[in-house]
Amino acid sequence: MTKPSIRPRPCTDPDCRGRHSPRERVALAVSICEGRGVQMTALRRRILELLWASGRPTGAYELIEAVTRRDSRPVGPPTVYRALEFLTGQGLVSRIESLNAYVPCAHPERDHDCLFFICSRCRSSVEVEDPRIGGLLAEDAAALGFVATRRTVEVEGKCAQCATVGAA
Amino acid sequence: MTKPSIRPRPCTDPDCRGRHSPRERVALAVSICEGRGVQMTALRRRILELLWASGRPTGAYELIEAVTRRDSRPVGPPTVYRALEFLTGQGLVSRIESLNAYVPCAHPERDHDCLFFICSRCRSSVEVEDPRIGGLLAEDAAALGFVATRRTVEVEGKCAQCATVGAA
DNA sequence: GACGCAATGTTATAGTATTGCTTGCTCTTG
DNA sequence: CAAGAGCAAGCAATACTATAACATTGCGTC
Repeated sequence: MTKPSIRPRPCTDPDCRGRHSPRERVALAVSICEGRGVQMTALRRRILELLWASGRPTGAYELIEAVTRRDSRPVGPPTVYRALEFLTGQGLVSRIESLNAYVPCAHPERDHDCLFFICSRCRSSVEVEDPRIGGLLAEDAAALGFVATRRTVEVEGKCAQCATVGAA
Repeated sequence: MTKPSIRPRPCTDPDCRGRHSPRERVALAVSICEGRGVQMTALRRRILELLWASGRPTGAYELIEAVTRRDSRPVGPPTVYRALEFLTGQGLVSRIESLNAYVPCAHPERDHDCLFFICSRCRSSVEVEDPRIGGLLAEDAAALGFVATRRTVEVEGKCAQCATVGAA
């Protein structure tokens, strides 16, 4: 098998990690919203911050608790779900279908077209860009006459670290 | 763009449709289970039949109702969920994560590695085999040192029929 | 018939998401 | 400024999806 000409690019790879702090990610999200003329409200921003702080896919009810604790006031499910809807709609957050959980999107400034590798042991997830996959899916869709609006590509297994640990 | 050397193969395409009735699909599943020395019980079989009869991704609670109605006795969620667990474990049924629903697997006799095109208008889903996608995912996984155990590839949009109908 | 085993039944509960309606804020416009 | 539009958020209730924990049944075997 030939080497891929386009290397998959983990959005949270070492090259990225040092340079983009959660703070910077949020700031980027804010400026993206400004540019689009949509509102990054305090609540939406808080939820994005919590997702960045979490470091792993986070469920809606976890977020509800976290917001409630952090703001010292109760927030209901619809409030958080609406914020998540906004954030995913803007491409700032992705939903992991196989976990019913949410992750902040590493590179919202690029048109995101991501796939996720999800570790069943440490619960981490890594976002990867591989345009070739989108290309193939587009090709298959075309063969069917299918008009695609959204893609979900998720791979479950063990991350490099957890795989070496052994069974578990 | 060059033509793909490996054509995606819709498992429910016209070539297939006429030749494999639901009845035959179920019979195939039964013989697969025999070959593997696992039990295709009445309940499991009933659920597989219902899935084939449904013609679209079907939720667990829909199945609970359907079994209850058809057998004129109440069945509880765990009963159905356990049967679904068995069927998915045997590769006879796939779960559509983005819908929380289940579909019968068109070609359980082949090692299935499917992707789904899901129409948001008519609620149908089409199962497609494209080994190239699995190949790319394996490649990306290898680049990360990730050991994959399961893949979810789902594309939402409009099927050819519904796309021509217009907006909606 | 006593045991082991797999499948199923039963009850309760956990976890995830939405509907419908109300309130409040901000901006516009007269 | 008052009135009203439009968007975001609060709130209560409920729908939908899934699992835990434990009891029972049926069947094969010794």
